[in-house]
Amino acid sequence: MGRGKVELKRIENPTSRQVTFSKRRNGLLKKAFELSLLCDAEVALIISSPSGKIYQFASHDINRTIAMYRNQVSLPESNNSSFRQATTMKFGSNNENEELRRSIDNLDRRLKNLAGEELDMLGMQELKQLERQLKTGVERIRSQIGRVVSENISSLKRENKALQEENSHLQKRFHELHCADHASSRILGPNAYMQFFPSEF
Amino acid sequence: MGRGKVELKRIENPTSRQVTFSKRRNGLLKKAFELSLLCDAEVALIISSPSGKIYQFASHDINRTIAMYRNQVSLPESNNSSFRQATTMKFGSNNENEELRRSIDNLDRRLKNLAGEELDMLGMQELKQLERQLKTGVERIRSQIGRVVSENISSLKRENKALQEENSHLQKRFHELHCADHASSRILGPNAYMQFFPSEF
DNA sequence: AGCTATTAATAAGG
DNA sequence: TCCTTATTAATAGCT
Repeated sequence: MGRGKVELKRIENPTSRQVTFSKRRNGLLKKAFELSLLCDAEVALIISSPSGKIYQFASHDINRTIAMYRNQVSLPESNNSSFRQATTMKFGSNNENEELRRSIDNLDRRLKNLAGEELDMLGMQELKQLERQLKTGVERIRSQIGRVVSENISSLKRENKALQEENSHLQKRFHELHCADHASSRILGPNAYMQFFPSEF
Repeated sequence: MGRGKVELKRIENPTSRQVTFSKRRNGLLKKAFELSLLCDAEVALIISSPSGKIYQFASHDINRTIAMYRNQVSLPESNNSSFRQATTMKFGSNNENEELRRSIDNLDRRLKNLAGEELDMLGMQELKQLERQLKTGVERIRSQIGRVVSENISSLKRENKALQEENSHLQKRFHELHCADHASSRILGPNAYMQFFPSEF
């Protein structure tokens, strides 16, 4: 979908590969979102750039989707060593841990609710409340996006202005040099300043 | 990209939702493949249809990609309590406590981000991602509200129907009584049945 | 990062 | 599900 069709093979030029990655990554994330929204599907997408940056989209809780996938292909949860080791709980801190776990479960449920998950238990009141919260969140994030964008714009403008100033300064100096040259041209010969700017001018 | 543009909301007609799912699923899988091939990226994509069928694409080993993702977001496997209960503790509660607290901090930050708070640290990428997630959540909650509302409506309709049936039954019985009354009106006198239905009729 | 000419995806309808 | 076609959406190549 561009000027000329593209061969389906690795793009060799690193710059255009990076550009294409950036464009198509956004396209893919967008389409994943649209599929989940339009068709009520559960989608999880993880993209890792060759340079190691990770981008993802998940319509629901990504761990749940992964668990569902693993369950279906009947692969047991990989025993990641970074995960909690088999251990025995004996004394004390039982209470504190229990409390922490309850907190986690609560937070987890709220996150899932905000993702539109596990809504069956909720009444109309809670659903409307959730909707309000989400709409507020969307609005805040949109305005943050707006702020970031306009910040970028004004920083570009500042940069631009600085460059223009530098530019006119350089032109002035160049002009001075040019005049000095003319003044000394009987001695040095015409265009002697070319030795300072051998190719650009 | 079809005859007429499509609104970005859940397709209500189940047939066209299924058709669209099938088409767009293929498109998404194709594009995921192309991204990985053209740009040398690592991509993992899991799609689950509302009916539970699972479709998947992974440019590399999917478990590796998932592990990479988990490593980057540094959330231990899952916050699901049922998973946690299977594990026990070894090195005293400090390790576990710390891990739980870290999980809580992560969840808390995510909740705040979804509420549009503490966004200053986030880049455009993360902001767009948050926006997508929130839009998905809003849509899901809206459709849940729709479901609840239409459930209420149909339960009201059921009730209505039952009442109508009871009503016609009562009318029939009333009519019988009325006839019986007429038959015995010479004894009881006209309208004597009014003692049974003092005000409604 | 913008801009368009082009190609690719897909909605609607058999 | 597959085919066709009219349209829209994505994006390749430039700047």
